[in-house]
Amino acid sequence: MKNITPRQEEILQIIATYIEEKSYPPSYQDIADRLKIKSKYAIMKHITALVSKGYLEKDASARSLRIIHPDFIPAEANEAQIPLIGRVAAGYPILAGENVERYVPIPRALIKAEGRYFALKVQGDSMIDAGIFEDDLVVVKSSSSALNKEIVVALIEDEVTVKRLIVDAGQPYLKAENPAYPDIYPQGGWSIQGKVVGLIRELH
Amino acid sequence: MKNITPRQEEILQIIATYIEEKSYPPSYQDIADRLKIKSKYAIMKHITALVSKGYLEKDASARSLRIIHPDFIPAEANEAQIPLIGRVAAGYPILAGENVERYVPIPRALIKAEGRYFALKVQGDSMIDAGIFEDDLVVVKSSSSALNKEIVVALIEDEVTVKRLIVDAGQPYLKAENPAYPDIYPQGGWSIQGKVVGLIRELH
DNA sequence: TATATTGGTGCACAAATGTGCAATACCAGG
DNA sequence: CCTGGTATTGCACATTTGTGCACCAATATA
Repeated sequence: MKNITPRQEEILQIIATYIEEKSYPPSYQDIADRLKIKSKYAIMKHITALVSKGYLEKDASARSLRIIHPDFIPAEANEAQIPLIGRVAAGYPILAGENVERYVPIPRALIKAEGRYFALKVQGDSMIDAGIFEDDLVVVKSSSSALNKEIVVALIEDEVTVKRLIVDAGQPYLKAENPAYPDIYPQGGWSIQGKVVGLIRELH
Repeated sequence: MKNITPRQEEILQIIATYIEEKSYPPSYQDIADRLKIKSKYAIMKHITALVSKGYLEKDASARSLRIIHPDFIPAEANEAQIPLIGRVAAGYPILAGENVERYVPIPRALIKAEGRYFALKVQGDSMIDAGIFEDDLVVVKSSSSALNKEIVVALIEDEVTVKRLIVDAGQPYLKAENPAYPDIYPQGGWSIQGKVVGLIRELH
């Protein structure tokens, strides 16, 4: 998919925000108003460019814009789009664009509190006693700290892992919810990336 | 909320369908076309009625309809609305309107195949070894049969239960995924209501 | 029969909306 | 300095769209 100019990206964002607010798409005039410019025609040219670049679709009728590009699809009334983190590139923060595989829609019920969220596909069976299975999708609220016994996503030596955080008298450690796995007492650099707040499983 | 006439319900449905197809609301003319009538004004009167009855909202601009009533909210691009089954009234089929507590949005990823779906809040811990905990929301595909080892929702003497179906040589039975619970060999009237195809958990 | 409710037609009109053209401004690169 | 790409303006114009009115038709109800 071709590159777009900063102005065009701005317009895509305005369209998405407008739809989130009103639940129907803006007219060219509406977009011009939000950009504080006076020309519908300028908007039209940007829209035309976005359509031909495959970011947008439109019909002949009024307010018929439809966003195609996944990165700009508006969060709908009952759902939010959060980034699904794929392979984590060494050295990058977990939420860096480089790590985003795609965006996935999540029911708003799972993300009540303000904050940044991301999703992660669970690998391995180290948390089965907590009801977290391989290939489950966990919804994570971004945070650099957590409380005792909360289930967290941690980054240990550029490896992402889901475990239960234990903070008692001694050194904090990460506990698997599966007797077959040992507790992890992180040695070198490690960090908490967030708390697991939800889970979505797809049975086949 | 006040009652609406059959014609008004028809129009609400047309609006919802139109939005699902095009992802933007119809004009009065569009609605008139689908009803095969020629009058925009007739549509306008119905819309006005629906607004005053609280089923619909509209702004002053073109194509600014917004459905308020939960039963008619259009399934959005990435999600579907499925009924959450509350207490099950004796004698009613599980999907009867009487049993619907409310509608909940579910990511489309969980409901790929055609069919009727419903959601159920899990009670008890009889399925914890299958990673299904109390208060989890299970997404169920309506079906009156199921295969061996599938997790099903069954109705036994007007009681709803989630268990694993076992069909081997002998009589089919329902197996809990928790050693503390015995297998269930249904005696009297019982029926399979659907297969569990997904699960959503909210951690606090 | 009279009357209210609901639904539809045809026409008119103003405002919203998309489209098109010519001209200007800005900025980076040659 | 010139040139090309991007962005904006102002104006004009045809359609779409919502709104309003007078009137008709079918149906149920008093």
